[in-house]
Amino acid sequence: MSQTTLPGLALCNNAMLRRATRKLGQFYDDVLAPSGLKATQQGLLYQIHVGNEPTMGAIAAALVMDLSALGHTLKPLIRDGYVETFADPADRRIRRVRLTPQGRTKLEEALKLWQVAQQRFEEMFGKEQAASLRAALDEIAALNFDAPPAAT
Amino acid sequence: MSQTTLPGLALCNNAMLRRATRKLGQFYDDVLAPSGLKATQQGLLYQIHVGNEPTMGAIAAALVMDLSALGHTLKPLIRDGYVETFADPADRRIRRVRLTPQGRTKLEEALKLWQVAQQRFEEMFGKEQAASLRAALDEIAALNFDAPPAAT
DNA sequence: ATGAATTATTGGCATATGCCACTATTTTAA
DNA sequence: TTAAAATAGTGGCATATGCCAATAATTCAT
Repeated sequence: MSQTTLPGLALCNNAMLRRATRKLGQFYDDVLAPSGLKATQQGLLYQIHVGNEPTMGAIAAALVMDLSALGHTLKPLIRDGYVETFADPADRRIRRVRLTPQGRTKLEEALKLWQVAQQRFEEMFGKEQAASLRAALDEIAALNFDAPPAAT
Repeated sequence: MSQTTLPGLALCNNAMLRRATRKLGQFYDDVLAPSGLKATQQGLLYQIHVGNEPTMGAIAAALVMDLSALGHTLKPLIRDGYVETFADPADRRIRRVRLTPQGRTKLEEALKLWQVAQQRFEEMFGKEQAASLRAALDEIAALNFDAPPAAT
């Protein structure tokens, strides 16, 4: 029956999503702890890594994250020397982001731990189920709430 | 194909969960905005409402939330007069929480908006799919990562 | 009964995220 | 070309969350 003693809460898609995110986040964070990175930071480093010196805006869009929030989140990573930003010579409004050599090293280190967390979770939750969950979550991230409600 | 242009990220259960949470959170927040409450606050008020003057610990457990985090989150709600805490006379270590009259009024107001968000989302995502998603999320919230990996 | 564990919270510090106002650039329309 | 409009970020302020170190109150072992 899970720990949800009380009713209602279990009906709210948003509340359930947040709750599961807290739980899973703690787990991934715990496993990643030896690297000194939080799961969010590891994910961000990875996103920067796979991007080709992506712009702030591109990262924010990919992560469905507010641009200013991304800026804030990037700060500790810049402070710790894992990431650096630089103006795009062609359009100086744009700032591109890249990993420093230490950032690449740290990411490699963290990825090993990430695999442990990822595997452990999928072992418990089910690999198939995890895959369909991710598909559903991807759908949600792609929803366009601005479009007018489907005309009946 | 959703906005995930780059690979990898889509494989991390935790990252996908966070991303979807950001997206859905923004939507519910937007719809709830007229009430002056964030979706997290509405959910918290609701949880307090359905509980029987629940203790901080009970709420934190139900929401799979750190006790201190709950304390922090409760502050603006107390400050705004929606919630109040009081020591349990039987065990004074324990603090119980309840809604104030204004809190109850505000919750009613917010619930109407919540229904709009909830319905709109389920209309777009699918009512069935939302139900199975919530079930999956409930499973995750109930996982016990401390238990040793299943012995082969 | 008493001091040693245990339990329930709070406070301080740090990251995660969002909104809004403001700045810097670039693009567009006259 | 020059001012208005659009684009990309930054900074300030506020909530969301977590960890760890107190603090307060209760329970327990001797």
